[in-house]
Amino acid sequence: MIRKGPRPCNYTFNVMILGFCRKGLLRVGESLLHVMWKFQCDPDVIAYNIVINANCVRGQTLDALHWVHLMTSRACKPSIVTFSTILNALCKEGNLVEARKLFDGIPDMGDPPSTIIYNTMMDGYVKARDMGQANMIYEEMMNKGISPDGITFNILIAGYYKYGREEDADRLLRDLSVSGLVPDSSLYDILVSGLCWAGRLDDAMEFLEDILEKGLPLSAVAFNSVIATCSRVGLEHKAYKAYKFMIAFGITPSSSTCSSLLMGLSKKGNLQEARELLSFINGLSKAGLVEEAYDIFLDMSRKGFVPNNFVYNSLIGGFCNCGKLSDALKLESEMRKKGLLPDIYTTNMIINGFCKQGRMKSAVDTFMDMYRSGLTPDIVTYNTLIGGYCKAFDLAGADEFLCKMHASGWEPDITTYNIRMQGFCSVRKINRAVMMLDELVSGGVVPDTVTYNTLMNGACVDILDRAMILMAKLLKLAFLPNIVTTNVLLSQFCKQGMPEKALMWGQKFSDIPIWFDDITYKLLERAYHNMQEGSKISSGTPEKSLFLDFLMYITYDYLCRNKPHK
DNA sequence: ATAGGGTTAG
Repeated sequence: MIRKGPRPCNYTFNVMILGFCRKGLLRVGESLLHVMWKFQCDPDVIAYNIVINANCVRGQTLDALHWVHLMTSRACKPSIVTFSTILNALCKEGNLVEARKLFDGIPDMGDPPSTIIYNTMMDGYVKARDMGQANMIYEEMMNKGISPDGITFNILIAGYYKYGREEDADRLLRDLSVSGLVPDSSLYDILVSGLCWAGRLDDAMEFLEDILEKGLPLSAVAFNSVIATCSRVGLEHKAYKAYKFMIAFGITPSSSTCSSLLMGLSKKGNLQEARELLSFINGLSKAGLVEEAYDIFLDMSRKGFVPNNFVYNSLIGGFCNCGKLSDALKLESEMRKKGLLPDIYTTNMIINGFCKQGRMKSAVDTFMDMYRSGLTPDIVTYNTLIGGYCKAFDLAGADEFLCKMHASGWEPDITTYNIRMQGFCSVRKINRAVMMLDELVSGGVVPDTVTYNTLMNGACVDILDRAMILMAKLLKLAFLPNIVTTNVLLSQFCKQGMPEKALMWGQKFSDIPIWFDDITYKLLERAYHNMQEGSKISSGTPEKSLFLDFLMYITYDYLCRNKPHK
């Protein structure tokens, strides 16, 4: 094999390395690279990319970086794929410092960065809410003569819209025309998508009509964004209207148009319709579809639409969420029959379905089955199971999976900590939850808005002096209020017998443009109801009431001045 | 490798 030359040798090794990495045996894959070195069969860039990708998937980005140094020292030049894999992983975990270091080092280690590399770096900054740096990357691109593509604009303009900086989005557009670049048709798609991203659905639809009236170019992308957004927020009727609009203007729907419409139906709980539509699309005729769905089906099946994992997983998730596990499982086997492989998303959703019902035995059985079907549990799998045990008040079971997670090489992430803190709060072990906050902070994990809300909710039910100490710590470490914060406090006012205060604050919040959600309205309705009943049972002391007022006040003040978190 | 599907707070 070695005598025959490097090519077949490399190929054979690469297949083996990939196989081991896919089975979660990353260390074995890595040791194969050492074997290749030993036999002077120099690994090619693909071999390195496989291990680097496997390390990134496991969240071991520093190891991935180490491999880049190893390959460089062995005269193997990293490729664009190498860099974009790690860059993307670093950005995803929010490590912009390391990402930037890598980005800056690319010209010395390999080919000069391409548009994709620039886009990835820029996207990292946008996700980290650093539009200043994102814009600098864009300018660097322009200076170096690297031409931006549709995605470049998508990332930047969508980012500006998302963070409410429309004038910057406009500035970017002006820059574009001054620079002599001809905006291509995708630009208008991006603008519509950007408005959708910013949650300005009505503006997006108005803009869409405007563009069509002016006869400017539009593709399915703009419509797909509108349809996807409508579906996501439960306006499946509007989604359908946009779809009709699209047909009327002679724009061909794509498979993602159909996926989005299906997702809308699934989310809305119209699982039966969505499922039947799916069957229709596959040529199995069934009666009882809504008229709109049938129209979509006709158009879509003419285009040869075949449902993919996304569509199936949307449906399976929908069934799991409403506790219809048997339907979810039926769909899973249907997937297999169609030649689609249930993936880690499918399985995690099913495990979560079991966990939500407290069926931990079935959840663990599904977990065990994963290995047989070649799936490696990931951090979401472990978090789901840990959460399941916490909900069942089985802290020993939670610890067991925490150990398993650790043994498989996963470090707890912020979600793991949030789940465990919620677990402790739910059994009134607030002190343990606070200890966990200290632990995560000293471990370099950054608390998020869920952390804040979880612990604040815990503090509200604790005795006052301990609650105050906890809040002081929390305000210092993670003051990140959002609409859930408001809801937590409104619900505490109700629970502690002060519905009038809930209503008073509800009134105050409606003065400012803060988005209330379904739960806010339900809570306010409950407060109103409680007040009408005039039940005088108040469990809260005047001091506690003041404490809640204080928390509500700082939340109000913060939300007045800042965009709420997620 | 640039979306869309999965875990956490009310």
